[in-house]
Amino acid sequence: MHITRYTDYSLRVLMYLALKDDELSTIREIADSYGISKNHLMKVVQELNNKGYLQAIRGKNGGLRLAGAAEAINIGALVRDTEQDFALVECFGEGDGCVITSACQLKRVLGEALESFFAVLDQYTLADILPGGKARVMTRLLNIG
Amino acid sequence: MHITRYTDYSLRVLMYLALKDDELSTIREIADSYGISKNHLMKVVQELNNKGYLQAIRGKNGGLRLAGAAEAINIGALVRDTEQDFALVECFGEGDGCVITSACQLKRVLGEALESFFAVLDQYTLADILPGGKARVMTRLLNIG
DNA sequence: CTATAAGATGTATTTATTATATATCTTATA
DNA sequence: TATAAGATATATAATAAATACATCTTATAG
Repeated sequence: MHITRYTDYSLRVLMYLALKDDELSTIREIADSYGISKNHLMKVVQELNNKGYLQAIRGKNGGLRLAGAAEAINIGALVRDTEQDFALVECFGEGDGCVITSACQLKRVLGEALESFFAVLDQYTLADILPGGKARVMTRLLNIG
Repeated sequence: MHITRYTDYSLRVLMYLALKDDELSTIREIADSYGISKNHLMKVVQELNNKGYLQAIRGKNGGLRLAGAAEAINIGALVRDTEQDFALVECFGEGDGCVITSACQLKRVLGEALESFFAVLDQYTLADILPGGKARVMTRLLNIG
């Protein structure tokens, strides 16, 4: 049971930008800070841009910044938005071949559990995972000026 | 976000055996009923046997049956037991390379969400996902005697 | 007005994980 | 003692995810 790195990186980018406040950051800078693939991060950033989580400013002296306040970005919504596939077992998706699907209650039960998972995430915003006292520590860990 | 087929098949095997009551079923028969890989199912069955969920009887006229009552098999416990890896994001596992792990609260939040996921599954037993009225339908779908 | 630094996009490759297949061994019973 | 069942180990295939590469677009500094 995993969440893709795609979603993980989405969260990390937004955390980074939240710590930088209004200052612009480049993709290269963020990739270097975390030591992860710049190319992969580009696609993550583009999706976050398309979905309105951040602003991407092209051209020389361009860069990225959060589109709004960290308090306005809900973790549950973000994870639902970036993670693509919540088909926990075969019968959730298309092309289900399980012969008992029509009578089996497993899907309903797992669906309920998944809702409960998100209900917890829905209680937190980006600001909550960067709590006050810890923000300074994270800023240092990322070498953000 | 997925649960492996390994876990899915574990659940299906136990459902099958629950529907057959005390009668023995063979791996071949279960694999054929669901139209899935017999070889893969063998490993699933062996783990279920090792963990005490079912009894495997070797030799001619052997087969499988539930070790206890369907009411005694908790879905949450079963999923925890068969699904191997709950490292939702990188920082849950070993070899975590994320530089902000020590200050970041994401792991705690995702951990809480995962607990909530299982808290729901913990409320159900194998018997609950084969409810009375539906059991007959499932028996027909599986072509069980 | 042009060189450069930034993001945007599409495709290809690599890697990791999951699923399946094959082969051989063990056990029990007719 | 032949056969039908599960047990075990290894190998291969399929799928999904992550990363790399190449090229295009945009904006600003000089």
